[in-house]
Amino acid sequence: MPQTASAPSPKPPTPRERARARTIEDIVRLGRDHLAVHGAAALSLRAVARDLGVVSSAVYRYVENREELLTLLLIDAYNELGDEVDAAVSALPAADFAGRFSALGSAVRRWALREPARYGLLFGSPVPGYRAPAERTTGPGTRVIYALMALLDGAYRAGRLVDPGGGAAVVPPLAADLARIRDGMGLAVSDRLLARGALVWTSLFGAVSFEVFGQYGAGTFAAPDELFSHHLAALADLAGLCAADGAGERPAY
Amino acid sequence: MPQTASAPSPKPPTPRERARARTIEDIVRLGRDHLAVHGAAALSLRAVARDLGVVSSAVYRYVENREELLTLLLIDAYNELGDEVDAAVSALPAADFAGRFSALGSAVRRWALREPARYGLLFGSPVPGYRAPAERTTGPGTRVIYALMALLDGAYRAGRLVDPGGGAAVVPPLAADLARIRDGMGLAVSDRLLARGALVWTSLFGAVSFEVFGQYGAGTFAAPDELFSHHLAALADLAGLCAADGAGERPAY
DNA sequence: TGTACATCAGTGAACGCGCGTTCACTGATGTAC
DNA sequence: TGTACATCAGTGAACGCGCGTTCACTGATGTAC
Repeated sequence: MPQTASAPSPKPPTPRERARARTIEDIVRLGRDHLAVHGAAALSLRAVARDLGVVSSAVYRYVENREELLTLLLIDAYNELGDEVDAAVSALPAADFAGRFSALGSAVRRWALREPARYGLLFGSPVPGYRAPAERTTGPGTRVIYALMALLDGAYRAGRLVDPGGGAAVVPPLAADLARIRDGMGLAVSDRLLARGALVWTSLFGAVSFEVFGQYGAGTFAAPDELFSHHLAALADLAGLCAADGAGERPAY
Repeated sequence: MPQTASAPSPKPPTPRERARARTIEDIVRLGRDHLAVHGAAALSLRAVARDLGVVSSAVYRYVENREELLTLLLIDAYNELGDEVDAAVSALPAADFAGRFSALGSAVRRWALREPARYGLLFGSPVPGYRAPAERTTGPGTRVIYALMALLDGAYRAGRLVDPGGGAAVVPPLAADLARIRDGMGLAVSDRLLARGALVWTSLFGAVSFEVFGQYGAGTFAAPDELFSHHLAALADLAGLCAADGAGERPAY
């Protein structure tokens, strides 16, 4: 979890500071476990305190309240997902756009299947009564879509993202939204391809959510890996990514 | 909510039976409201009893326990969604496949935006500690996918669903799953088109979930209707539906 | 190096709250003869 | 039509539980002179 510190203290941390940091890490880790078993809505400071071997009021030394712990867990999960996606993508040559796309999708799915409760916290129904503080969570929360867009934009600039045709024209109000996004992210892709990218993004998470949340009936798909692989290939097509061109095999998850 | 009763009692219901049925309806309705405000994890029999104006133990006359109420709410929500989708689809001529597809997607989205908490119960993170009884929920729970598949299969039989090419071949383990599904649902569509249909299904719910659960950053899309409309057109393409052919305009949501 | 003080981690009791579920009960509504 | 009985709806008290959060406190760890 490389957390780019804002570095306000040039001095090395004192033993006390290090102990404190470790305890906060422990709290987040225990909260993670608790989340996995009982779900976000049932996340309880008292339970975390119990697991930490400490009286319930003690955790208030480290965490302002329950909301704060939820926020920490949210950021932690977003960053772990972001790190794994980044690692998977950059393990392939920059020019292998199709391979990188597949790696991105597979990394999301792999993390989601390994961490279903944390995935649910990020992409499932909102936790009742909790609103994530945008100023702290949007950064980590946008890492995957940034990675995807960077990938597609790179392919576009390399002439390897072609409008597949079909679909509908982009109407003006939508074009305005897309222009704002393109400027904000410094992209070059066309409106139509940008819209396709957004659809591919939501579709990827739709496929993952159905699998993780058990929306496919039990036993409907005995070969979920192959299903997802097939979906990824179709989504690459939908995005406009040109098919494999010798730059590397797509790793089937 | 036309609930095809299993009709074991030929006699008309006694006043007592009618009062009882009305009370159960009230309980489900109040549970629905409670769900909307506090989320599924916080659904409470005591709260429902309070709203019903009755002492907490009284609801146990009507509902075995909390799980049972959740199941009732699940079935109720699935059926309302299914009814609205069926109504929207059958409002258009059977031969207007593209129009019906668009109507189906728009109906799902409309219901989800109107009933975010119930949508979350059906398609969000699973409620911790609760497992839906398959024998009671799979029927209502599969109405949308059945409607979608019936639509696509109808288009296929009419020669109006064409494989768009691209993507990948269907590998044997996946083909086995698809064959089972095709037989189970009495379909005719090819493997590739069936797989596309499944992707379109998950993608539709992915797009709706992102919007309902607020995954798009606040203010990212000022024109969500147009975005969804655009996505629907792209998904129709992905499914292999031939473009509009005079059979009717697509109703933009 | 030693002492006085400040900081901090953790304790334990308490506040008020809501929950699911059980149980013996009171009355009212229906049914059988 | 009238009476005796069974069924059912709803009551009220209780069980044991967990929760978030506050507060005055004890000791240990650090810091300043």
